[in-house]
Amino acid sequence: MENFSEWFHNILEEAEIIDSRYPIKGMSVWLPNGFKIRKNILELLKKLLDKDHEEVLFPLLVPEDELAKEGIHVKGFEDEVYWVTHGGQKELNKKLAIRPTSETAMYPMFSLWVRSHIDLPMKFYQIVNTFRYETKHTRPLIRVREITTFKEAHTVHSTAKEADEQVKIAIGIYKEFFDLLGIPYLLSKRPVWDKFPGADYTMAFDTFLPDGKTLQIGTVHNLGQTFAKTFDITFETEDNAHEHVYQTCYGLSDRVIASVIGVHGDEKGLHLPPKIAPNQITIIPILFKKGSEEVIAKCEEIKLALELNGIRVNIDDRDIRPGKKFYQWELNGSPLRLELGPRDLKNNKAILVRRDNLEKIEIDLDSEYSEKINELFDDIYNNMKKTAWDKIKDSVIIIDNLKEVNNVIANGKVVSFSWCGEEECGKAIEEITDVDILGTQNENNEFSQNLNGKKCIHCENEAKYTGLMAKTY
RNA sequence: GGGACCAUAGGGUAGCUUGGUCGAUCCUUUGGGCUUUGGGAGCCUGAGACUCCGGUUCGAAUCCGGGUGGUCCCA
Repeated sequence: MENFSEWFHNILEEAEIIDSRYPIKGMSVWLPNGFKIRKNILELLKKLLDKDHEEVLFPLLVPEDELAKEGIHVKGFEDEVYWVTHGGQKELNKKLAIRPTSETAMYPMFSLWVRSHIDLPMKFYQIVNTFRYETKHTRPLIRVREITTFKEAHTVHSTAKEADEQVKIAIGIYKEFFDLLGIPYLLSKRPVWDKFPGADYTMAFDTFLPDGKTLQIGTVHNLGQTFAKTFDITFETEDNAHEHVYQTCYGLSDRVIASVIGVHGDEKGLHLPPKIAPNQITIIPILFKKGSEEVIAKCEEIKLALELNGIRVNIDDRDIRPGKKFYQWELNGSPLRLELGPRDLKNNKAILVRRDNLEKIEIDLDSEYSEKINELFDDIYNNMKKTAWDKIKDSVIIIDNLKEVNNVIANGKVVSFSWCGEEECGKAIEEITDVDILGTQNENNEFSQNLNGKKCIHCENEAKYTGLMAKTY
């Protein structure tokens, strides 16, 4: 994978995920195969959220005055908003914004919905498309003008502590979600100058792509009472006082799908974790003129048996050479393939081939092969996950001199440094190195350094955090 | 925000400098037919393109201006 951009662009087309030739900049068409992957990913996500969130659906349009209410927030988005200005030939009295995100659509309604402490907490989410007029060059799934898959959750709480707690809960949900996809991540608290417009603080997940750049794949914001005050969301406490609520919001987008493709993909093409692969196992009958009916009948029988065990199966019985099918299904990321020809039929065997390492495994068709296949799925998933995590762990390089930054970045790695955490100092570091600070590690994990006695890499005051720097998308 | 480059079948390309030979090259893709099929088959026969608008010219894929779309670099 010499040139990731090129590889990524090709794979989207060859594996029929999206068609990026739609004639509007930054907008693409989801193709059936891509749509199935998207659907499977969303199902995993919904299962996690539905435990204690309610799914809702808000309108696409936001009245101008509501959008403009929260000054800091609107400033963060004002250059990116698409506007609806006409109804037919007639100019509208009040312009309507196409949501770049839905805080300003939702919160006026929250103000009506929240009456007393009994209503709280409220936890909603929706999965919608949003629009942002990106001026930088767009990239399919990564920087788009229509975010087709924007999962945004919004929660409302009666105390700051509970909102803070919700941030941790949301982080936990996202970790679980990324784990299901086998996607490794760096979890950082974003620097204050890079937080969500209007938030108290922002926690963000970044993954690591083969070209050495990090990709933000999820964010969790503690909104404090900023929006509550702007949109007058108050509740009556147990002792009849009226107070503003505390809020959080957290989101994921198409970028999750981009990261599944980018993180797991290889020279052979797409490589999908079994949980989300549209075809978990592809059966390829080896057909000769003689005896092809028997072979296909056996394949159908196996398909049925596997489907009864909840496995997604397809049979490729096209009249082309088997070798071509092997290449195509490897390109499409099908985790396992099953080959069955007349020779196997006679011995009552079949050959399984793993997409991750191309290992061939003979199975006895009289045995409980569904079990064996499910075990292989687990093994493939674990292998993919481990490979991806090993790579990101190897890519975070601890430095103790700012001069090393550009060297590390040029080698396609992520920089870990000790930092005082001060804004002035951080901005100076970004200025000197011309590299973005992702943020700080706020919990003990494999990416936090032991800071005992360490000094900030720039100002030499006491180091309070492990900071990360990377070339970003 | 500033700049550079690019646009030819579904995908990738040659042709453009020096306008006419282009009725546009090659690979891939693709319809039909026959022989085939255990890692990208072969033969026969078809299909498919000069980004859009305007200009220069006897004549534009080729030159000029603009739109749209794409790629990359810098802030």
